Amino acid sequence: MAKKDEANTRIPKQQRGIDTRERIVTAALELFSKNGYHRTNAKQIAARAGVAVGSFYAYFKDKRDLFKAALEEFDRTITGRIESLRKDDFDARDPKEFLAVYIKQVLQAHSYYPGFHREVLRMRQDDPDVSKMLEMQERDVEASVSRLLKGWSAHLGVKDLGAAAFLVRNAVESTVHGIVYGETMLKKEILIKELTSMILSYLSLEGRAP
Amino acid sequence: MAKKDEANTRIPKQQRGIDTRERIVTAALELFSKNGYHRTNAKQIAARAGVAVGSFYAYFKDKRDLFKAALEEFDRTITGRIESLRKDDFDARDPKEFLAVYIKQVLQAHSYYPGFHREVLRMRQDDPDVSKMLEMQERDVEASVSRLLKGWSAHLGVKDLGAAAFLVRNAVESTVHGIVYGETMLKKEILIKELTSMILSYLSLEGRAP
Amino acid sequence: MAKKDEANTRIPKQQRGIDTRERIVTAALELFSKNGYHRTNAKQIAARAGVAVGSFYAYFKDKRDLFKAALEEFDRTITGRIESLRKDDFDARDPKEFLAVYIKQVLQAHSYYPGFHREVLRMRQDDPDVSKMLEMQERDVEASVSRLLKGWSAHLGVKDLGAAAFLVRNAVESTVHGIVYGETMLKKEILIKELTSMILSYLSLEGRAP
Amino acid sequence: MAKKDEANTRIPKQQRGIDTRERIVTAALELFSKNGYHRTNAKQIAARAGVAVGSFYAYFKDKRDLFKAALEEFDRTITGRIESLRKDDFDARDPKEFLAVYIKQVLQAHSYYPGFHREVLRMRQDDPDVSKMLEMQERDVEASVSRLLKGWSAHLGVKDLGAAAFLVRNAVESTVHGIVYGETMLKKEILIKELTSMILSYLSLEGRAP
DNA sequence: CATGAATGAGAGTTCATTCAT
DNA sequence: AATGAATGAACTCTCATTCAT
Repeated sequence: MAKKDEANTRIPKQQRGIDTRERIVTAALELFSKNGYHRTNAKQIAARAGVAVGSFYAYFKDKRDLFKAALEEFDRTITGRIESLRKDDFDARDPKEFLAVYIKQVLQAHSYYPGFHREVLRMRQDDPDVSKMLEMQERDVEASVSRLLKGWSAHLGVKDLGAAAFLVRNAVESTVHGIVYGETMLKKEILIKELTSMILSYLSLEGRAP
Repeated sequence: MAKKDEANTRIPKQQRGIDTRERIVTAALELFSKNGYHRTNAKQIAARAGVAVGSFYAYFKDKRDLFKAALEEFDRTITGRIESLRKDDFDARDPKEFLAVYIKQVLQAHSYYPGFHREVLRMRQDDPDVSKMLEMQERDVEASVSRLLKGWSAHLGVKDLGAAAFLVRNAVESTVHGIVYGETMLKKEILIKELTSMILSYLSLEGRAP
Repeated sequence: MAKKDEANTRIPKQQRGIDTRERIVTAALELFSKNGYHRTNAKQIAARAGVAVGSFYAYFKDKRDLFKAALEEFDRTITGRIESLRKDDFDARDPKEFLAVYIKQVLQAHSYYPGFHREVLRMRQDDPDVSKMLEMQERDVEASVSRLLKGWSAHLGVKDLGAAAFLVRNAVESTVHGIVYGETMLKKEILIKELTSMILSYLSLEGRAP
Repeated sequence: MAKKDEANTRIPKQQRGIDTRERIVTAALELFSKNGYHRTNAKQIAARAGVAVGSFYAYFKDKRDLFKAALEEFDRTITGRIESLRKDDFDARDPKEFLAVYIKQVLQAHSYYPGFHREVLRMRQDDPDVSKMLEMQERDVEASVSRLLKGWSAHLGVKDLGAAAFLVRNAVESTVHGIVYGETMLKKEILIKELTSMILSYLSLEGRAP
């Protein structure tokens, strides 16, 4: 579904090849997240993966291709970790609990190769594929959020569910980003509490001062 | 006079020099915002500014230095445009109007060399100076917002003004970012309306479903 | 294995790499000795070695590093050629013969890539490593001379063996330098004869007019 | 006698112009001796001389031309300081005293802008004019030495006066060089004493072990 | 005439990618 | 399949020299 392989890149079929490919992807994730895409070169990646530069180019068309593969791997892992978010039975949970879990998941997602997510955002403008992948994810999350909101719609004050979903996802993501990358000196706990408060009051799911 | 053998960058004394410097900064703003920092090279900048590469390095220590100069110019312009935000009489406005104006200002700020702001965010990690400048701006805006919130505090439901200010600025900025850089297909007007709604309900300044 | 992300300069593992490295060093010796360090650029070196510029930088950190490698190669060759100077059985030779051989060796040393030695002297001030290497060589030669002098000390008039060794080495070296680089129009044979005479009379090993 | 002025360089006639020229030459002497020819650029020289770069090129054809002018100035000063060496009445002095004075003069010569002499030696190969000037000086000194030796010739053991003069000058110069530029850790006084001893015994002017 | 802004060729260096072994 | 040597275009930055004001 997601494996577009270029004509000249090797599609590993034996276990050894699969391992090698994986090692390269892991090395890339490590280095890209630590030093950034531009500051990481093929030699370093190959060295860390324990292979020759040539091998690197046997498995990936070019550096960008590797980046996308790393992104895919990244997504797969993250998705695995936050799978529950999309579980149907999730709908049963009440909004407050949902938010708590959701924020925790996003925080956790950012703790797996922190820095890589940043690089992905950087790449968004340079590569249409990355842009597309990111957008898909975002729409995906928003769809989940949207679905949940719909379940609570009786109580909701919002008019446009799509916009609400975007806003919620965006607020959570950007706040977590700010926390993780140290863009503010405010306490993480306080920020999360207020963030929750903001979203809940927006969804009119929690009474404020009458 | 005898201690520093040479000043490293030219401090223009003639009108010609001042013009040249300006032309280089403008060229940089254009190219950085259009193609990004890494995809813009010294030759291109010089060519667009109509000068020789040497001149570029006469006025700026290196490419990074030019970027910072461009950022300063960018800030100066933006600040000029949204001056009113910090005007004292602003405090008198009611929250709804404030938000409307504030969002409009941020939108406008992003319309001046759109793309440059993105580059600045990218640079945040690579350059401590850029990081510092950004942080100062952010704290500045948050301080303004915080001041306003304090004026309305009687009605406010929030506990931590600082966190609230961060959340408000962050929500506005990231939403505008999403709009400007086409990260969502939702209508701008709707997003802004919902964003306003989210922030107002958070501040408990507007009743939602009774 | 995971600490140093990359070795900066290539350590050739295949014969091809060893050859290439050697070709680059040889090209450097030729060009540095012919045109001098500053008048030789990376492109020229690569061209003469028959490789691409990139290869040059794969094997050597920078131009200076190559210079040092060339110096090492130079020393190795020279040392090989004048090995006998340090042979123990050398001690047996009588002073006159020793001097004759020594001077011949220095002359010969200067005939291998004449001009390179000059460049080395130039580099002495710019690079501590070069300075160190040169000093070591000089002290080495002086030690040899000193050892010999000690063997003849019964007949010697000098008081400070170390100073004597320095003077002898220095006189020989600078005279040969003058000859090789055409700084005088005097006949080589006459100069050497007089040089020998000066040193021998200094060491009181040959009677002069009573 | 020594002033070859190129067509396009200014020949100052007014006092102001002469001063400016001198200031530039002095600045060059300072910087060349401190940082070397290649590490000194036109901007630095102009700055230190307190003039504009343009003025520098009004007085000197190019950087090399300035170097030669600096060398001339250097020689003029040195010559003035050691004038006595060439005085006729000097001939009367006895050899030992002569040597003492001579060595002192060379030492002193090296103390005036130490480092510049080194640069001159470096330039010898790159510029025929510098080469010529150096050679002239050397022949000049040798002629003086030669003249003195002739006066003592009755006692002398040397056969070729020219070669002897070269050897003496060369030994003195290279030893002083070694001392001044810290190429040996031996004590200056001891080196000079032994140097004197070597030269005197060579000239058979001082009895050694009988 | 002095000034200092402008020039641009050329230097050193890097690195994504290819290719011989 | 794997290796790592080789490639060379492209990049950043310097500086001797010229020229408009």
